[in-house]
Amino acid sequence: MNIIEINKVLSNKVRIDILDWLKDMESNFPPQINVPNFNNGVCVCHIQDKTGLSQSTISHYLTMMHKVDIVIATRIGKWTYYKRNEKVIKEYIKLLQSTL
Amino acid sequence: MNIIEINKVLSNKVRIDILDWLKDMESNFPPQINVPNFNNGVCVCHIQDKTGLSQSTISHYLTMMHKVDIVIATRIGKWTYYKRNEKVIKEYIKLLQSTL
DNA sequence: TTATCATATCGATATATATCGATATATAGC
DNA sequence: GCTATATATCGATATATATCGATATGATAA
Repeated sequence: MNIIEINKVLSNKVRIDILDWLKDMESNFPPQINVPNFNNGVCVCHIQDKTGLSQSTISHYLTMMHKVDIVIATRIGKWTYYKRNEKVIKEYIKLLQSTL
Repeated sequence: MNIIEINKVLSNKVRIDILDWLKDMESNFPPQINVPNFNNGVCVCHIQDKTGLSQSTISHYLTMMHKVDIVIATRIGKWTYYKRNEKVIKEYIKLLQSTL
């Protein structure tokens, strides 16, 4: 848990937006899969579509976000699904509160 | 109040440290002035001494911090004193909480 | 096993940030 | 008006970040 590194990742509008969209995947993204109770998040391509940035850029963003642990990545078949890591996000806010 | 810009400013250890030191100026800095109830903060040179970075760098850091309003600057004579802007810092944390 | 698709990584380039020393500005004291 | 002092700004250079297209990797399907 490194505040500086997380702040760097959160110094970009698109990355903040992605985190926000992932709060409500059903309304922000097309349905992922015909599996009930699928709970692994959203695939890279859907996130890419929504931002309009290149595939490599979005993949890079999501890798950054994963490195500081604010998202959880799950590979299923050829897809990688990303969802919020609520635990770490909460911890980050708490740490920020006590640090600032 | 721009989260992205504040996050950029807070993506640096020294700037986070400065904000932390300013929580307790009496113990972190030499006495400022022989005026009782002096409440305008700490001058640039004392902050510079503590960091060991160049005067221009620290002045630049404090200017950045002032631009996003997390510190208050007061010019008295040839000195500029900086202190925390508690109101904005609180607002920032609140906004972050509701955004993330 | 080959072709296809989703994602990750690479390499390049443009832009931003970090940091310094030098210079400018503003104030105070002589 | 000069001089000294504190701070801000400027200009330069090094490093980091943003972003893309191209390529590599890994999985599925034909």
